[in-house]
Amino acid sequence: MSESRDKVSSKDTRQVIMEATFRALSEHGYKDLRMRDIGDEMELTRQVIHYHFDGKYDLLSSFLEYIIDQYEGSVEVNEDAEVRTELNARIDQCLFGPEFEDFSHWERMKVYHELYTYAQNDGEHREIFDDHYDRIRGSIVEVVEDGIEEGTFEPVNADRMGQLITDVIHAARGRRISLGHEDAPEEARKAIDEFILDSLYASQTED
Amino acid sequence: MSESRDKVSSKDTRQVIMEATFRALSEHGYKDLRMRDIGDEMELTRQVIHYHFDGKYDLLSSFLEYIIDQYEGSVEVNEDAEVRTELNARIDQCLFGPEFEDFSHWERMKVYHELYTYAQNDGEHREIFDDHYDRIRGSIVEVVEDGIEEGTFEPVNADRMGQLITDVIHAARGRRISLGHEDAPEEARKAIDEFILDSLYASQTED
DNA sequence: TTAAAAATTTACCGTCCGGTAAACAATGTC
DNA sequence: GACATTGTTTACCGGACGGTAAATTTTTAA
Repeated sequence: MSESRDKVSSKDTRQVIMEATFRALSEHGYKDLRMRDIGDEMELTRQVIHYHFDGKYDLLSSFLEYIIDQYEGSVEVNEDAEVRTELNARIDQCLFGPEFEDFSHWERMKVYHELYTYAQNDGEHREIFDDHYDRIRGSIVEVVEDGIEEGTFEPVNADRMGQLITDVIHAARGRRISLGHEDAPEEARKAIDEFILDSLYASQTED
Repeated sequence: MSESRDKVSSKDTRQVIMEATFRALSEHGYKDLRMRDIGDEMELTRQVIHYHFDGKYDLLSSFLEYIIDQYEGSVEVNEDAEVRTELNARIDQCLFGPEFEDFSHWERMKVYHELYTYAQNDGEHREIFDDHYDRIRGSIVEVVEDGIEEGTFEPVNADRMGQLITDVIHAARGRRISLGHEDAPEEARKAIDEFILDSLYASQTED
C-alpha cells in the first residue's frame, strides 16, 4: 500500500502541481503567473515544484501536454454510428464539451486558449499545439470522408470542409472565452447547420 | 514652424513610442515585454515613456486603441458597389489585409491577435476589443442585409451569416499567425466561397 | 536675451520573483 | 533499528524590472 492513502508521495505530487498550475493560471493569466501563485494553490510549498520540474518553462511545457491530453481524452468517438449523427456528435463535443455541463470545462478552455495564443512565441509549444490541432481537425475530416465514401455526403473537398468546421468551432469558443459571448457556441452550431452542412446534404431532403 | 522639422518635439513623441512599442511587442511578445525593450526600439531613452504615459498599463491601453484604429482605418468601404462584389471585397480585406501585400500587415496582426487574447483577463481591454469586433462584424452583416433587401441574396438570418463569416476570417488569421499555416487565409477564402456563400446564392446560377 | 516651461537624460532605488542550498522529514531496505 | 534515498521545508540570494528624483537640455514666450 504505497499510495492512495493519506500521504500522496511521489507520483501524485506532479498531479497536484498540475492542478494547482491550472487554478493559478485560470486566476492570474499566463502573463502574470508566478511560481508563488501555484504554490498558493497547493498544500505543499512552492519550492517543491523545483524538485519535480526543471524550472518554470519545463513546468509550463508539461502543463501544456497535460491540458491537451485532457482535451483529447474528453473527445469520444463512435465508429459504428451513422455518419450524420457522428459528425453532429463530434461538433457538439468540441463546441460544448463532454456531456452534461461540466463546470470546469470552460475554465479549462480558457486556459487552453490562452496557452494556444501564447504558443506563437515559442517554437516548441507551437509544435505541440499544431500536432494537437491536426488531430482535432482530423477527427472531423475523418467522418466527412467516411460519409462521402458511403455516398451519404456530397463529394466535396473533405479537408477543406473539415478545416472550415474546425475553424468555426475554434472561433466560437474563442469568442465566448475572450469576449464573453455566452451564446457563441450555440449560434455557431446553428450557423454550421444552416449554412455549411447543407453543402454536404445538397442532393438529399433536408429535415 | 513648431514641428515637422528636425526635432520631433511633443506630440510626435507619443507616435514614436507607439511604433517602438509595436516593434518591441512583435519581437518579445506581450508576456515578456519590458519597458526596457521599448526603449531599445527608439532613439529616446525609455524613461521618457513615463513622462508621456502613466506607467506600463496606461501605455499598453493606449497602444491597444492605437493598433485597433490602424486596423479599422485600413478597411475601406464602397457603398456604391454591387453587393456580391462588395461582400467579397470586405472578406478579402479582412483576410489578406489592405491592398497589395503590406509587409508589416501580418506583423501587426500578430500583435493584434496576442493583445486580443490577453484581453480576456482585463475588463477594460476586453470591452475595447468587444466594441471593435462588433464593428468588424457589422461591416459584413451590413452588406448581407443590403443584398437581402434588394433581393440579390437569399433571405437568410443576416446576423448569423455575418457572424459566421467573421468567425471564419478570425480563425483563419489566428491559425496563420499562431500555428504558421501560411495558406490558411487562402483556404478559408475558398471554403467560404464553396460552402458558405452558396447559401446566399441558392436560387441563382453559380458562376 | 532671458527666464519660465516642457521635454529628455542620468543616476538610482525598492521590490518582486525565480531559483538554490542546506536543514529536516518521511519512506524504503537490509 | 540503522541508514540510505527520496521528498519537502525553511531561509536566503542575486538579478531584473518598473518607476522616480534630480540634473540637463531644448523649446516657448516675454
